[in-house]
Amino acid sequence: MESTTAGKRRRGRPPKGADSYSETRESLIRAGLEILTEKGFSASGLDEILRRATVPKGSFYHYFVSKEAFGIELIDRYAAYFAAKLDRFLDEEAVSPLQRFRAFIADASDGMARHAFTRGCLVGNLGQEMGALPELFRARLLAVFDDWQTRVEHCLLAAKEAGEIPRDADCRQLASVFWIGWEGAVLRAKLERDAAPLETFAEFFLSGIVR
Amino acid sequence: MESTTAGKRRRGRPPKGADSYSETRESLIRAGLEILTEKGFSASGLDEILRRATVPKGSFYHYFVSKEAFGIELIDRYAAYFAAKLDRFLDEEAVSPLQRFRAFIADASDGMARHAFTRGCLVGNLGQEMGALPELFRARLLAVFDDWQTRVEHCLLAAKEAGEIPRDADCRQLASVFWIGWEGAVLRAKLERDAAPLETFAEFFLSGIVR
DNA sequence: GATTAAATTAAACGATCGGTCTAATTTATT
DNA sequence: AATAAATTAGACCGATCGTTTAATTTAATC
Repeated sequence: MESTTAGKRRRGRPPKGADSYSETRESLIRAGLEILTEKGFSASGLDEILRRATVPKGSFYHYFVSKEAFGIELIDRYAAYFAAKLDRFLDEEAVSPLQRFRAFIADASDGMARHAFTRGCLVGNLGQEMGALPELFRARLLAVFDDWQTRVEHCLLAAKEAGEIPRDADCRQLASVFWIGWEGAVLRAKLERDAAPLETFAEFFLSGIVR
Repeated sequence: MESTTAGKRRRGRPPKGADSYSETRESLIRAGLEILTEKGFSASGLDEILRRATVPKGSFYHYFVSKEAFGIELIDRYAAYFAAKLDRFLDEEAVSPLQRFRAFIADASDGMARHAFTRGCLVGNLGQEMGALPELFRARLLAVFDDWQTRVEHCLLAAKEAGEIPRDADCRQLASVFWIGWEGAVLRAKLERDAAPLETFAEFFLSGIVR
């Protein structure tokens, strides 16, 4: 479940047909996501990431100019992965907007359970670490939250159209509150190794918006 | 505002009346709290803490057996400091329970502003880092949340007695939700360097409980 | 087929990490 | 006056940090 395909790595320029470039690179990103969602940026050493990906150290700097650049790419990848997940759930027209939103929450919750609540949200992790991170990270992280927030806002607007939440609800504000609280719930779930905080917050939020 | 009283530290066994013992120790703890609330545990090096406190390395290990033990003590200190603050606000009988709670929120918010939103909550920081922390930390952090939660719960119960919130409100659950979401808001405020997330969450929470 | 360029990896690098240890210094106790 | 206790000073240790350089392999060019 963890270690990536270790396919024997040869030295020197690779033979023609192989696309080992992206393969090695992808291994690094996968391992990086696994480890950084668990321990954040500062506490994650390159050595551990390389060991997990079974990629030699020298290669890392062939594919990334620095640990910082690697981190930025991880943020972008994680953001995109999560944005896709949001779309998958929130745009599913078969069920009502609020049901779609609930389905997303349930899936995110299951995702944490699948890793025994050892992994949190990369964006939340790095946000908390901001005091020790390159300033470049700040804008990226903020942009990610803004993106996710907009997606939730649209779903809530649809819920309003469908009459599932009050007509006077401020969906922008509500979407903002959701992500603020949800990140808190994820942090707490990781600490407790339990889904309860996720459920507790989700229930409060949902019963708060239907009024 | 930052650096601790560097009061000339003399070498050798201290004179009788002086409690310079606790003074040096206290400097280390103060510096540790400043730095760890900003960057967490893993990213905070001993050297930086010592520099901030103007205490030589040799002394550190005279007062603490390890960085881990130091961290545990910081948690306890921070927890006690915050518990005292909670009591100071939530037990103030001059105003209504809900007003006291609002006052606490306002004060906590001011506290973050005072440090330009560079410092977060030590307990939240370490909770997020849990994946990289000695397992001993987990129980302590959970106990702190439990303690803070109980204090808020009592205030909410008082608010119920006073008729400020509905009679059927589950105050235990609400106190739990508050801390889950509040930590999320603190994290976000640190990331945005702005008080808005704190206000956003507080308003949603408060208007959610008065119903 | 020899030469050069491109791609990848192995190994070494200097800095810093948490932690140890010894010496020096000062005062308290005997 | 001699010894013990407390504290600071800071060199030092092995491990690990992120990064750089040199060697190796194949592809492309002549």
